[in-house]
Amino acid sequence: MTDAEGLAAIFSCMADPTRLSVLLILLEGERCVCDLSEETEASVSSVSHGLRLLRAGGLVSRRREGRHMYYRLADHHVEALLRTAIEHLEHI
Amino acid sequence: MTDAEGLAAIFSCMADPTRLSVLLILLEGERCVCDLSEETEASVSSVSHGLRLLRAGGLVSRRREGRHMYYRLADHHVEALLRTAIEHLEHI
DNA sequence: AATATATTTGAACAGTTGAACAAATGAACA
DNA sequence: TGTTCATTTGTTCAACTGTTCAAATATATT
Repeated sequence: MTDAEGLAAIFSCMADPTRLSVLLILLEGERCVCDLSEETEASVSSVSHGLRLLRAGGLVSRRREGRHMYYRLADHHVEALLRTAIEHLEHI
Repeated sequence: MTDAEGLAAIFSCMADPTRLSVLLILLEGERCVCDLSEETEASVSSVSHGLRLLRAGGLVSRRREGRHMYYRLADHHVEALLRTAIEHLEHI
């Protein structure tokens, strides 16, 4: 996999409004799937499918707490990238 | 268009290896289509189609010089975003 | 004007992705 | 154990995307 392929794969994860909404919400802190479903107004199934992709891309991680699965941004690199993206993209 | 939709649309432009390669090359300076085609090893047509999307997304601009069309990153926000993305995504 | 080069455009096709639904799994609790 | 709730997984189908080829456009050169 070339650099461009790797980077493009990550951008693909962020190229969907539902998945990106999830990431933006996670900037505020961790959330369980049903919270994310409510806040994004997307079905639980759709959110879960999206989270799977995000997890495969290394963008989020999760922990179980009872019946709930709490997701959060994988690390500060993801957070920093999102914040930078927001800041700059507002001006594009 | 919501924030997430707008940001996702921009990420979509960067979510393709060919288009992202073009953007990464343009970090070094402006290029004509045939240069980009050679450097990315993609067909001229494919590169041109990609550039059209990038231009529609406000990520690149261009100028004509004779028969050649020179493309460059639209502004420093695009450049800064790409550099930040590279830096952080390398660690994801 | 005729030709060559650079780029753009449109159509078609193959491969990929997203949405919706149903079924399966994992955990809590009566 | 059986039930319920939260989440995940698999499947199907429609919609989207990237690539290629052929044709069109734009500019330069002779």
